Amino acid sequence: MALRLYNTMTNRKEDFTPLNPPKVGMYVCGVTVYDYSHVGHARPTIYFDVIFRYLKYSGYDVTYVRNFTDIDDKIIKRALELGITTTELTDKYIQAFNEDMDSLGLLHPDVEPYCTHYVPQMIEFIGSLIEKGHAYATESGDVYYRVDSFKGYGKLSGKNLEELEAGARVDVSDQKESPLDFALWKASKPGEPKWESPWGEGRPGWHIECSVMSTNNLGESFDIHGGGKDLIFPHHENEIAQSEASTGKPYARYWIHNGFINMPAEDGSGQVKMSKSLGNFLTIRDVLDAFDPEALKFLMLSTHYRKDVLFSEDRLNQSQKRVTYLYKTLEEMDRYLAEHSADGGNPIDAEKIAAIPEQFQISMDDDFNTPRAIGGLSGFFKLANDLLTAPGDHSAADIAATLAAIRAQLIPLFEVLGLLQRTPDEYLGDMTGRELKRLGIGVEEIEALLEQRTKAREAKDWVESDRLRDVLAEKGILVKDSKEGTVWSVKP
RNA sequence: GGCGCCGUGGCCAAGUGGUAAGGCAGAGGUCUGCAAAAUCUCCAUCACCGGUUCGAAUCCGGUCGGCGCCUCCA
Repeated sequence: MALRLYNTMTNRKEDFTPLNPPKVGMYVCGVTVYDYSHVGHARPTIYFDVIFRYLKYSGYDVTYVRNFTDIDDKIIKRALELGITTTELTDKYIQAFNEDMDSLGLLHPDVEPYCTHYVPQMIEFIGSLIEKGHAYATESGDVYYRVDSFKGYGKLSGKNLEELEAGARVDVSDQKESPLDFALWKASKPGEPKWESPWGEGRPGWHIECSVMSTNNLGESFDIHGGGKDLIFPHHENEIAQSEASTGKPYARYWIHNGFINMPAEDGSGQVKMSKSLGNFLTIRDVLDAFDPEALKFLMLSTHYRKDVLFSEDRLNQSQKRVTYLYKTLEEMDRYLAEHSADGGNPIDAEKIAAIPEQFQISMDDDFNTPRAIGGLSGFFKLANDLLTAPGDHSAADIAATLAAIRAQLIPLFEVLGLLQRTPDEYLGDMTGRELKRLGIGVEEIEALLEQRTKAREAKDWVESDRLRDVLAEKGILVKDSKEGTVWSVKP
């Protein structure tokens, strides 16, 4: 069994063979920190978090690097509008980003470099490109990459130079040799952040940042480079051109690109990409105000990473319900295990349960197929519920042994997906707390109504009992009667 | 115009050669005072046309439809 992953460079699935096993170097393009991150940004962070975890689960010694782009045109513009320094702006949004990632329960990458901390290395890198004839400085103090000088240009995106040149926009005032040449260094205008360089005061271009931060942390050649599919061209294409021209060595071996988050189109037909420029975006914190982080993760992981994900409130609700189902089942399992000993019991379906990790690996080894993995794991919650509701002829010890075995198998695998790592109490408590806040109702009020209802039920006053249940239902509270008594929860 | 992706039941979504996982919604049953929750059962021939093959959702060609990139973008 071996991991196979889809490589954008070759447009097909390939066996994953790291450069220096068991070490794996992975670089993922991070965010430009000039505003709160939206759900679209959560896609790669959530997905590469799972990839990071799965590689480690598979025994690799992974170094995961994800940068912060903290110097760029948009940052400068925004800081100017707000009348603050770019550093004040980026500090704020880096902190916000980290808070969002923590809310989502994502692991921190091993290295999270800031562009502004690598400027000397970038200057050196650019210098080497100029020396080798791959770049040139202009009179205005800009430095451009000479695209014609790199014969592999276009190999990632499947474009060729002639076509690109034919379609390129003509910029008359440009000092570039070719319209395809891109900026490595931009001369700064008065008032803008700047660094000293051999070409005058300025700042680095976008593409050079990632080439430098990746190779500085992972070496000139490394294993995996990831990001959104919109970065394939020109960003990643340019990274390859810079890096391979400079080092003469292959850059990243495997290119992994995630699909977009789509929103339902306004006219009801089809979907459109969620993006800042279209204005159809929700920030991560918007979503987390209304839904549990695991609902968002579950939604994302329910679609393969290379496909676009349809994002809607309805789907979020569905995901939330599903996560709640998983935690509630876990709660029921734990309750049963607390009351029944597994001593002397034998797991029912022992072979199937023993094969859970293998099945999981088969799914994940196939280009990180999380939808299939989730589907496989979820089936065992059904099995657990089945035993809990319809024990049949099975002994309590056998059932307890089965539940214990399922639990022991499932939880570590869900950890790879970053799901189900809280206790049922924590999850259900968090859910309830947030929902009650949203519904504007307090626990005391609910309990008071329930107390009345319990009295009515004891008196077999079903009319009053049902009336009170309706009252609670209208407030969004679900009532559930059982032998052990009445419990309530927020309507999913 | 160039490059690329996609089109599976009411909705979401796996499956890439051997006769369609899973979830949501829906129908019916069990449980319940009635409900809820849970569970059981039922519910598709894979956009269309042609081809290859003993056999295709799965490979090839074409048609129609949707989307992305080619400019900042996860």
